[in-house]
Amino acid sequence: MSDANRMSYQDIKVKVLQSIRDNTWPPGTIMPGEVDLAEQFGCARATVNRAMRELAEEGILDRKRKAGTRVKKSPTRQAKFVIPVIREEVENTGGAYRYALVSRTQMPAPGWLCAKLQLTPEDQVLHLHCMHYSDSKPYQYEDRWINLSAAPSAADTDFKEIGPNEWLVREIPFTDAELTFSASRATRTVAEYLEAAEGDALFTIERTTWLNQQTVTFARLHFSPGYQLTTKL
Amino acid sequence: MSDANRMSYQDIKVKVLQSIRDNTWPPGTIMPGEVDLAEQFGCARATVNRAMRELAEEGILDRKRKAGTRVKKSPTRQAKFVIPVIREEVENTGGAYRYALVSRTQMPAPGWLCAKLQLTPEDQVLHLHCMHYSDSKPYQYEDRWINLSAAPSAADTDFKEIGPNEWLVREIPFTDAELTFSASRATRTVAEYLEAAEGDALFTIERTTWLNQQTVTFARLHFSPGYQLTTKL
DNA sequence: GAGTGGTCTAGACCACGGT
DNA sequence: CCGTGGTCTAGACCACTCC
Repeated sequence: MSDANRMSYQDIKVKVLQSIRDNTWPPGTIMPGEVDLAEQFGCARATVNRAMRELAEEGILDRKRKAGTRVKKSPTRQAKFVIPVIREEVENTGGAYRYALVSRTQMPAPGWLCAKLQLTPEDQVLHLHCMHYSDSKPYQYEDRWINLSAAPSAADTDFKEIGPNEWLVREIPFTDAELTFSASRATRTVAEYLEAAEGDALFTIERTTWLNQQTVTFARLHFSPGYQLTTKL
Repeated sequence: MSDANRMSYQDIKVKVLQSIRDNTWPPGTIMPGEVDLAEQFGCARATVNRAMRELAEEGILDRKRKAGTRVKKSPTRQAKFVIPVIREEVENTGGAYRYALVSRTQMPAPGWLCAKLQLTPEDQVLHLHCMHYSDSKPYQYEDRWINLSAAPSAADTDFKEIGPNEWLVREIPFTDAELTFSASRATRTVAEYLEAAEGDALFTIERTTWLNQQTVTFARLHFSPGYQLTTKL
């Protein structure tokens, strides 16, 4: 019990959050410096530093050298989503995962894709349509383009047994990615594959990945009606 | 230039990521312990620790005491979203933000809400419908319920000038929140407010927030057609 | 210029959890 | 048990940025 009062960086985070909530440090306040806090809390500055640094990463605080640390006016808390790796997502919900290749076409990159992915019309691309099922119920319709200049070995892969996403994460590393979430209406074709009605609202993810400035792949993922993505903060 | 070779924790992160990409440490590999790495990199263990800890947080590595650190099989990279605070979101895109209250009703909590938010039928709630505009174009339709037991002062607020979200973040702190993203079809009413067509696909966010186990508010936010949420990893 | 956070170090003790 | 990561310390130097 001797040093039961010693503060861990987690204790400090809790204390700081409490002080913000009970208006000891209202939004906009400049907090004491790290050395002062370390003394108040009776711990080393490094410990305070870690607590404050994490709170800043979580969007609660703003820190600037010389200016000091202040409580954010709008506590811009941020959500973290685990990017769904579809097989795992399905299996984690207790479903049996099944994958099917719908079509596979190699072609020169069409104009809109060149513009979007910074390709030239000479670049060859692979265009794939795939279906993902959970317990034989349609789960996701995938419309994917792979840049064969960035992933040449894709040309020799038939994608009949393995989904392009799974293949890509295993074979082609990436350095950057961009995700866009939106809602779109099911076209006739997509609706048929998803066993949905034409015009249904589909949760849609567009994903683009790069390997050092070079675009590797672009995909549109349409989920069956009712799909939702949840996160806690 | 003397110690230009000294490694920072960020350098170490880059080096580790490189070693993973060039298959020096393929997925599943158990990496050397922190002390070994510290020696290899010529720095203190704390420095290695921070690098590895952050890579674990980012979903690249799995760390377990005694078991050691290993490269994740499926690099579960995660996306971070800034939770849209609507006024800022609109103003950041250069639009002029306008808010309007559509309706405001105080009532006992209906059954479905009691179930969802763990309320009793005796609990009074405030039900609000609001519109948010960007340059007088409809941006978001908000359907919000506020638990008056958790936020009693909401009963004395008319919400004619300030949106409930903005009011809540300023007046009622929260400890936990849950967000759900989905796609839904516009009902006739919502479509009229959003100047959209009935049945249009709307990007929808449901948000619930708690203050220490007690539910504060639940909101359904329907965005105008075409809305999208983007993030980079 | 000076104050603040950012980072590094060398050493220490602790707690979890595989063997 | 005992090795590994998790955390803390006391002190130091650095880099940014406000004044």
